[in-house]
Amino acid sequence: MATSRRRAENLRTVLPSGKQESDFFQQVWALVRLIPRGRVTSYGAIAASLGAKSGARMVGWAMNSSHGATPKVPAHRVVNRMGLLSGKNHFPTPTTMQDQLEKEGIKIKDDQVVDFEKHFWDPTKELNNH
DNA sequence: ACGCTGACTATTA
DNA sequence: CTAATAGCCAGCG
Repeated sequence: MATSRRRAENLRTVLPSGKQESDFFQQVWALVRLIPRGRVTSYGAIAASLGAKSGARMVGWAMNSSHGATPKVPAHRVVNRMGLLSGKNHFPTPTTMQDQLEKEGIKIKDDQVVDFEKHFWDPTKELNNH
């Protein structure tokens, strides 16, 4: 399809050389799965780690596609840059995301991650210096 | 084929 | 300080 090919072309451009995986989503999923339990990250951080500094929105779209992905993607550990559970509305129930995070030891206050910076997991940093 | 929307972020007023 | 706007890419009507 033209749309699929177009997507692949664009993604190939933003992706680092050597790895022209057209599956931007798959990369996002892989990174999200690397998020340790009790940690959270932001869309921008993931996008930046993949080389797409402006692909924050695409990361969100990837999460949308992560539904049914194998293995399961802990999308509940992905929040916006302010630690706000912007994607809670897209879960089976608006409380699923919060419940999952609280279950991992993360406190949620007013749909916001308490001590977000403290629980923040930087993919680039972890993957670059781990 | 064109335009709008969206799980974002950064900048400017 | 807070509020609004622009930039970004892909999916859908």
